[in-house]
Parts: sequence; structure tokens; C-alpha cells
Amino acid sequence: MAELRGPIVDVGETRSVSTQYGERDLAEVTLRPERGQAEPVTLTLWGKWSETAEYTQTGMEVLALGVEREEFRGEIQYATAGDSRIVIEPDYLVNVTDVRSWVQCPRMHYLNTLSGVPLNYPVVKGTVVHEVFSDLLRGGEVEAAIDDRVAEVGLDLGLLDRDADEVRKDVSDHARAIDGWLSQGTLEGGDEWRSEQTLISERYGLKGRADAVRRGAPVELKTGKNTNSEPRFQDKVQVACYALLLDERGEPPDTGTLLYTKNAALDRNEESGDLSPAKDFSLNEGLLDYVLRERNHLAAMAVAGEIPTGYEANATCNYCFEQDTCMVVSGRLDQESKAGRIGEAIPEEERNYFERFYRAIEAERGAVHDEYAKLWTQTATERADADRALIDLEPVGKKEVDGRWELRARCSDPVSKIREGDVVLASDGHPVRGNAEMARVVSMGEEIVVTADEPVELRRLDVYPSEIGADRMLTALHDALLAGDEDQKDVLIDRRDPVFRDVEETFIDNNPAQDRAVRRAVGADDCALIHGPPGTGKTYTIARTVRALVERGERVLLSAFTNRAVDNALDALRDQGYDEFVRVGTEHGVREDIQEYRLESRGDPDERAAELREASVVAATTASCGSRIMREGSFDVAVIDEASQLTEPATLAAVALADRFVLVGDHQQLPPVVQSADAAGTVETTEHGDDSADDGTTGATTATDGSGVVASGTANGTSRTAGDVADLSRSLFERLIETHPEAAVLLDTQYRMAQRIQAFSSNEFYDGRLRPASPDIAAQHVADLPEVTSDALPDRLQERVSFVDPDGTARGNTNPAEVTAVAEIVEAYAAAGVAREDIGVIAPFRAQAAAIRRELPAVTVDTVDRFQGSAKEVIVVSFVATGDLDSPIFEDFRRVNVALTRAKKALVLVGDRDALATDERYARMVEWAE
DNA sequence: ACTCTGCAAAGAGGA
Repeated sequence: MAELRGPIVDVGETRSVSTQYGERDLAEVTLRPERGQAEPVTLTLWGKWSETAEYTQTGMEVLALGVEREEFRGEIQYATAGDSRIVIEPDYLVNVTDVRSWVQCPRMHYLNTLSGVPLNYPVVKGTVVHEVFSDLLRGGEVEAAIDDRVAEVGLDLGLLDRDADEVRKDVSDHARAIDGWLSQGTLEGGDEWRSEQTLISERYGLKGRADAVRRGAPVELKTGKNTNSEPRFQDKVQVACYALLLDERGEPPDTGTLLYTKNAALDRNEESGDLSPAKDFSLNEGLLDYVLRERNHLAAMAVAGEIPTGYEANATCNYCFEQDTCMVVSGRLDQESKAGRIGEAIPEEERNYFERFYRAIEAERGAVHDEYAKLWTQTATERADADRALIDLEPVGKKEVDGRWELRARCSDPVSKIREGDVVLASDGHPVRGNAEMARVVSMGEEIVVTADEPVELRRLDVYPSEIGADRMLTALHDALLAGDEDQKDVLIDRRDPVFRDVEETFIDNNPAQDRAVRRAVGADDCALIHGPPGTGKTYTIARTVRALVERGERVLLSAFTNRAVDNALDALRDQGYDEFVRVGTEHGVREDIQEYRLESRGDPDERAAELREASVVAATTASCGSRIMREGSFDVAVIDEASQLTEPATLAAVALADRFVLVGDHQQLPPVVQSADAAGTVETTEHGDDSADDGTTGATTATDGSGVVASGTANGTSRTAGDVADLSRSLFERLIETHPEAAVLLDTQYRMAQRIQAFSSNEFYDGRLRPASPDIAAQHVADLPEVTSDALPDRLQERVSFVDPDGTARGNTNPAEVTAVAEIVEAYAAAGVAREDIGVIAPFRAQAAAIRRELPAVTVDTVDRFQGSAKEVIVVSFVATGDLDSPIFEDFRRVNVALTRAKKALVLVGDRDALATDERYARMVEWAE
């Protein structure tokens, strides 16, 4: 038996042949193995595996397990045998629950990801019952668990107008079934349990979280009823997926259990059929192979960027709950659909908009999947070097706190992308092959502290990629275009110009530009844009705008990309004497002094729902705007900060909740972070090598109308043309300010920088329109700081702007000579009396920032990107590069605008003069600074 | 070649 892996170079037709076993289907695929001979080899797919050929395309990766190797006329050939398994695109990690819904109906699966599952009672109740189940497995007491878990979803229940007592009664029926079944197990001599196990399979390309594993066999809880003797098919499919995941660990279970908790609550007199809640069934090879083939089909279509029609499965549309939605969406988007279409299609320009962004979002999802694959394609050391993991941790303790586990470990060099509050994979050595659990980072100090549902020997932490960004962008695109207001769409699609009313009132006395901005926002019938360069009082203007809107009786949604910006805006609002707002967000996302305004989900349903419904200002990140809770709401105006850092679909998450919107940002500072930037933004013209399987297929299959057959074997692997895919790195703010400059107001008065410091930025980025707010601000100097004696500084540092070339050499992304020079400069300022907290150090690379940070305790040292939005009296910038500026980090000159505009009184640029001179923009900067 | 903030995920229903 052999194992074979590589990209497919040719897919043959499926045909039928007669064999000694009767008529059998077969299909031949040709692939180029990764190892061994370089020549392509033929793999014959027999029987059911031949179906694979129907949806598999050239360029896709195939993994053939347990295939037979034979020599035929001097040529080596492979063929599937009795226990062979074929995996298509094994590096594409598919969710177990997605396989479940795919098996029900591929079209339903598509609709779920497109529109998201809205807030509804069965789902909330299901979640509660699952949590109670989990509590009971951990030894909790039934009544306490029910009370606690029902209270936890108070907000959801309130929004659904449900009464807590009735829900408790409802849940306790289910809980009794679980409890009864569990005690049965105990009577039989005790079970070995593992609850909520996170499982990832690199071999089958699957991931999921099993409700429970009992004696090595998967147990899945369902809160629906099932009075048939057999479990529901899609439920078995889900359990079979968990079995595949366990199988990879070398312990294939032979039975699975489905626990239908509603059965126990049914009236035995009225219901007929099998009312026992627990149904065991055997996990035979046939089922596992079937599940894998469905997973393959899903992965192949996802990688090819194809949209399911429903014909891929034999589901019956008549019985489907989603039939109406399915027909409406198919009709509106003019998509082929098994259920058929009703209604009229949205106009062509809207469909184009939808399709362009759909593809861009899916490309972004693809980039997330590439990150998943790195969990096993990179070695521990490679991941640590790429800052994606902390390895070789030394576990120092674990204890149970409030039903969760607190895990501690020591780390000799805690430099990585992982930060406090992040969701990570905690493992005992390997995130996939070892024992791993999802965990939340609590602190990254002397000791690393994380919390998880299950205790894990904490030896390694890995960045855990999340598709939530792509998910939220997609539902926002759906909401804005398919459920959105026609009037708003006219402006978004650019069918008409935005309309403004004149507003006479004065809102801000001493700053005409800010006042104009508020009047523009208040008088906007559709949208307004506030362009705020560094230090121009954006946050103040936002707060004043929100107040002005509230005074007019409007309900306002206040949003931004980051939690920090949302909280800053609320802080400013509070400073202006207004605090009738509600903050929606996770506990760890919201700043400490804003926690008191945070909407708790726990509590009395009516009270919680009223808090949200009655607030005239609700504040949340755009990601939260796409949450189930927020999507229930509606607003008159959305005011969105950091809009130039948001992708267009991310902006839509907030925009779609309101009639009008105000975007605040600065497109001359950093654009949105897009992982798939190369694929979605600039069109690549470079030749692709053997590793271009993903790019080739996604790129080529751009047509979604059925005509999109992959152009196999094209010279460079992609047939994408410019403009075909929407650019996620261009914000809605930037697009609108270019098409509708009349909607924008530039805040031209800055309160931050000395004239000398602001000059370069003003000329390079703002047509020289930026001006200091007062002579004092223009003339400020480091000697103005209390305790500072200017004479104590070296001559050079007495200048407001200076340039230092320490003549160093870059080593990777660090420059040791610059580390030393920066430390000396900072110490010189400190020695002259500048408080350490008034000094900031900025570097382009995380590695350099970390190296400087080690030398300079109590000084803020960070990357440019993370410094955006804040300022210091004194700023030292380390450019790192020597030789040339070839790293992509130097490409976007807007990053320099951010770095140079953080300083109030003194700015020191540290870099290699010659390297910087290789780019004319950087050369101008050096000339200005010297 | 780089930068990196959001987010747990799975959770239901019926002929």
C-alpha cells in the first residue's frame, strides 16, 4: 500500500467497465508526485472514488492514502483499493458543521455563509443546552447549571421576547434527559469523558469541536427531536467527521452516539416511535468514505470559487425551510438554483459590485486557510521564527477558575504576534498532532497565562487564524445589497450624487473646519466624509457630531475598526458631558474605564433588551456590528471612525444598520490590512511555479454564471484581468472622497506638532493645507517641558527635527547599531529631564521594536502600524534598512506619514542615509530632516 | 520579503 500526493495535471473522463466483480466506474487522474520520480503518474479512481474526478480540477492538490502500486508495461501506476481514501486539497481545512450543512444541501450551506444565521430561539436554546451538558460532564449540578446558563443569554432571550422562567423549564426538560443518560453510564461502571474537544486533521483537511468524546467515541448532542429508530442522516455525517478526526490520531472509534434530548421531553402517549434519547450507530468505512467525499466536494468548490446550485446533492427543496430564501436570493442575484428563482434580479451594476467583492472576500478567506495549513506545514522552529508561535514553554501550573482552566507557563523569549486577549491554540507540544485546546491569552508578563475549557500541558501557543473577518464582510455585503435601502444603494453604487441640506447652527466656535464638518454631517441626507489628518481633533469632532445628531432626535450608531477608537470616541463624548450610550463588545475588548457602559448579555431578558433598544447611542466595532445581536438593530445615522482603515465590505457592516452614514478617516495614513493583498489588489504578473495550485484555480474560475470552466494549463496559471476582483485594501472612505469631494470636509488645523515637524507631512500629503492651531503649538520645543534643560541635550537633539545615521547593518529585520543609537538618543532626552513616558520609539518591523524594547524599559516602543492614532512629546524613528528599501514595508509611503506625525516637540530619524536616498520620497524626507 | 485588529465555535428545524 502506498501514499501519494501532488498537484493534478490531468483529469480523465469517468467511464464504466466490466470487471470480474461486475460493472464498475472508474476515472483516471494524472498527478505529479511531490517526492520520488519527477514524472507524472496515473492514479485510477475506482467505484465511488471516481465521482471525485467530476469536481476536481487541474492544479488541485490530491492526497491518495492506501492506494495500490503496480507496474504496467514498465510504467508505475496507482489505483484505489478496498480501504483507500482520497483527499482533495488536504490543506484546505473544512469545518465539520459545514460538511453537515453541505450534506443537507450545498445551496443551503452557501446561503448560511452568505446571510449568516440570524438570532432565533432554537439556536439560543440549543446553545444553552450544550453549555449545560458541558457543565454536567465537568461535574456540575443540574439546577445551578441551568440557572447560570439561561442567565448568560439574557440579552438574546430579551431580544427574542422570551420569558426566562419558561426557557428554564424548557431547558430543564432537555437537561433531565442528559442527566438520566449520564447516570446510566455511571451505573455501568463509569465512563471516560472528554468534553468539547478541539480537533484538527491535517490528513483529511477537517476541523471541529466535538461536543464530547466518551471512551474514545464521539458523542453529539442534538436538541431537536427524532423519533425514528435511526439518527438523522446529517447528524450521523457530523459524528462521522469527528470519527475521521479521531481516526487520524490512531484511535478509530467504531460507534458514534447521538443524544436527542428533546425525545425525553415528548409525551409518550401522543408520540409514537422511538423516544429513547440516545442512539448509537456503527461508524462503518462506507460512511466515513462518503463523508470524506462530501468534504472533498466542498473543498474543491471553495478552492475553485464556485457557487453551489443545489444540484450537487439530492436534497428535496419542497421540504426545505430555506426554500423561499433560496429562491429569492437566486432570483435577486440571478444565480442558478435547484429550488428555482422568484422575483426580479437586482440591477447589473449591483450584481457586478456583489460579485467583485464576493470574490475578494473569498480570496481573503483563502489567505486565512493558508494560515491554517501553516499549523502543520511549518515546523515548530519555522513558526516561532515567523512569530506565529511561542514554543518550548515550561508549564508551571494549572488551576480551575469558574469552570474554566487557567494555565500558566514560562517562556524565555516571548516575542510573537500573540498578544493579550487573543484567541490561540494552546497545546502540549503540537497544535494538530498533540493535545490542543482553544484558549484566550490573559497576560503575557513574566509568566504567560491563558484560560481554556480543558486543562492542557501548556508547552506551546499558536496563532489561531479566524474566518470571522471574511464571514462578517460577507454578511455585510449581503445585508447592504440584498436587504439594503434602495436610496442608500444609489449612493454606494454611485448611481446618484449624495444630497446635503444647509445647516445654520454653529457647533464649534473656535475651529471653522471642525464646525463645517459637523454641519456637513448633520445636514447629510446620505453620507458625509470627515477627512482628519494627524492631530486635527477628529475624535472631538466625532463626539460633537454624535451629540448634534442626538439633539436632533436621531438614533446613532458609533463605530470604528478597533476597540481602542470606539472607546476613545466614547471617552470624548463623556468629556463633553454626554454618557447616555451603550457599548457593545466582548469583555476583554472594552477598555477598563468604559466597562461600566458595556452591555452585559447576562441578566434579566427584558432589562438587557431594553438597555440596547432604548439607547440613543450604541457603540461597537464594525466586526461587532455584524454580530447577531447588532444585526437586529437599526439606526438613523452611523458615525464610523478609522474609516480609511476599513475594507469596503467591513464598512458596510455599520453602514447597513443605518439610513445615513458619516465616515471619518484619513486616506493618507495606513490603509486596511488585507492578508490576500497580492491576490486582490495589484494583479500579479509573475510566473507561478508548482505551488500555484490555489492561485491558479481561484484566479481562473472567476466566472460564477456557469460558464466558468477552469482554463487549465495557462502559461502563468491565472487568467485574472485587472479590475476583475475588487480591491479590499482601498477603503470606502477613499473611494468616496475621490468620487465625491463635495461630501468631504478637511480638518486643516492641527493641535499636535510643532510647525517644523508638521511641514513635511503637510507638503507631501495635504497640499500644504495643514496648519498649527496656534503660535504656541507651532513654536513648541522640548525645552518647554517641565524639568527639561535644553543645554543638557547634545546640539543635534536641540533641533525639533534631526537625522542620525549610525552607519549600521541590517540583520534580517533588525539593525543592532540602530538599536544602540536609538537607546542612546532616548537616554540623552531622559537625562535632560524628559519623562520616559513622554518618549516613543517607532520602527517598521516588529523584530526591531522588540530589540529596542529590551533596551528601554518604561518607554513605549512599537511598530508604525500600532502607533497610528497616538502621539508623544518626543519620537525616535528607526528605519532599519541598509543597502536598499526593497522590503514591502517601505513601499507604502503613507506609513512614513504616520511615523513622522506622532511627535509633538521633537522628532529624531535614525537610518541609513544611502539606503533612504535610493527612493526619491525618502530622499526628500532626509533632506528635510537634516 | 511586511504591517495586523477583529473575532471562540457550534449552536435548530421536518417530511
